[in-house]
Amino acid sequence: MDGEEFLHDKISNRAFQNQVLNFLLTIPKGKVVTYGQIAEAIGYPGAARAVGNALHKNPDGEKYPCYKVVNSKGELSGRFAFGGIVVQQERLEADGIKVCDNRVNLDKYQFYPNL
DNA sequence: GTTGTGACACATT
DNA sequence: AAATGTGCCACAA
Repeated sequence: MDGEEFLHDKISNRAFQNQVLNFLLTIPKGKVVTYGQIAEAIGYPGAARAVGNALHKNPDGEKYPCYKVVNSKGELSGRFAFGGIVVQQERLEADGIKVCDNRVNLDKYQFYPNL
């Protein structure tokens, strides 16, 4: 094996973002997660901001279910780059998540990775 | 290398 | 209840 991949990684610390994106893929259908939860789940408690940054750098709505990421209030950030909250709502409902006023019922849809 | 910002969360006022 | 301050990590200038 060669360290070529490592060489490229030194430009940016992809580890954190990779973990964030990877975590999104582990979210079961019909579930959502909060920024703080992701941060804690990947081993960076309190790094909710960094999580948001990671997602912003990877606007792959088709690849990563960033629409499943909501804040502590269960509300959508509404600043992501895919077209609009309307699309967000469609995506969530497509997963079986009901959205009301850009908000989801965390009590029903929040995903507990350690549970 | 320092400063400021950001798709946030929590505690205090 | 709402607003403000502080902490967290990573990135851009």
